[in-house]
Amino acid sequence: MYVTSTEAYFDNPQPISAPSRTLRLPESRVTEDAFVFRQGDPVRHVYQVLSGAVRLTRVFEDGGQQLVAFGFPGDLVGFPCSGQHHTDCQALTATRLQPFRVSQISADTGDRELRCRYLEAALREIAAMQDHLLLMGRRSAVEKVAAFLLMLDERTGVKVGQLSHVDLPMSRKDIGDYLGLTTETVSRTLSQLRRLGVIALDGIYSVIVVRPDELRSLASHAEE
Amino acid sequence: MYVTSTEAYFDNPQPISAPSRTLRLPESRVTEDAFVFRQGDPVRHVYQVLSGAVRLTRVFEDGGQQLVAFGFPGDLVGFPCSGQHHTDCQALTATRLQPFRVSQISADTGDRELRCRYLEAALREIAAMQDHLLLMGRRSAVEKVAAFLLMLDERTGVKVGQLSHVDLPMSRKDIGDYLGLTTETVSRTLSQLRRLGVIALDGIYSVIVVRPDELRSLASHAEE
DNA sequence: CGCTACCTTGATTCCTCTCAATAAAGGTGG
DNA sequence: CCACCTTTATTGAGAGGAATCAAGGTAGCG
Repeated sequence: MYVTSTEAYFDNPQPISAPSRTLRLPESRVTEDAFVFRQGDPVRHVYQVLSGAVRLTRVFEDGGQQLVAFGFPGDLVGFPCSGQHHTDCQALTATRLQPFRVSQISADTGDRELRCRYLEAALREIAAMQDHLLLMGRRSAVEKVAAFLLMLDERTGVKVGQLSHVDLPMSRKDIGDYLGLTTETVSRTLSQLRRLGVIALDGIYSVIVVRPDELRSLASHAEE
Repeated sequence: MYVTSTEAYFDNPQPISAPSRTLRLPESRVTEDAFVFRQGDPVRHVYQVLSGAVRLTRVFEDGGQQLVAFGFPGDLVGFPCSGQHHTDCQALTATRLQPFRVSQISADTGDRELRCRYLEAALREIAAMQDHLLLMGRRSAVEKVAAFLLMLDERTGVKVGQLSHVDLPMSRKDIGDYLGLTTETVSRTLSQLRRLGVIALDGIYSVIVVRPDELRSLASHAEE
């Protein structure tokens, strides 16, 4: 089952125009925990996430890792630098990806519109990483987790009646690595938010946002 | 006095080829503390830093700010997203900048080579921001500051005999905002490194790296 | 020369990490 | 389908590190 071309044309934020004459590669399907690419691999393709989710991590010598970004449907992942991938990309769940050849994008012979969208996607990525930096700056655990939940809600939240359901396809450790916190602190903070009645947990991997305004104010670093 | 074309053609990391037929805009000169652009401004130009240094900050409601990046000679700053600047850009010292019209870069009619270099610069920026994220992740103040000094040394350090001199064109607060620390902690950490004999301070705004290996090991989050 | 802005240093508090134990979830094989 | 095992999440107690609050010190500037 293939996706429509609109879906697979990386600029998820705004609605986009018709597809082009570009040769479409067959979509990739990866299972949970499978690597899409590894840090240091030569970049042959970039991928647009069609469904599922991936995590992009930078690993360093001492065994630690920084989770640089999550890739959700619509996101383009695998931006090259000097021809190499500089992160690992691992599937959080079963994930479908639309590959694009970088040779086709970069080359002047390539599709002009594709190239343009690629640039826009890269610029969006820069802005997104700046947002991520804001999260990591001098902010408390509550602010970080609250802001993280809000981001997830915006990206993948599903309204059920008044309430918004947010799926957490990643582990507590992943969340911690993304926010610069430990697993324990993430867990504690979620419990705290639950006790405050701001969210409810429906199983381990599903959050219900009970009071979005409250959550927003907790994320905002200002008052309480 | 105009710079050579090699200097003004944003890809500072690797040596680059000949200039193109692109119309060169006159360079901009800004004085200390002057804004090059502000968050929310429509993007007409991107700028390559020729000399001096700038700071890119994202400000938020509550008055706080996150220093997203520093711009040193060779760096391209002002990447647009949805046609807007999403940071402030302020000169740390008197700074010269080479402006490029985005209309000329983005448009298909624009210079092909320029467009290509622009994309590469954006991809490098993504990688650089990932490095910045690593700094902000769960690391101690010493690790952050040591890594910061090493980065500055690589970018702008000047060898004087065996030793490397590093200029700090920014305030302690700027360093703190960049690393997710307070001014006090930055100051204390620099003093600590000085006491350890790893660095020496030559005035407030100049650091001498006395033991680079030691500094590297302090930055590395691993042993001792 | 005094003012202002910035940096340094000190004392204390608070938050997050660390270490450790328990609990829940997921997976496997009988 | 259940018992067992492994992995992951939660919760607690305690220690450590950075933030905060507060006071001097230094440098630059009018």
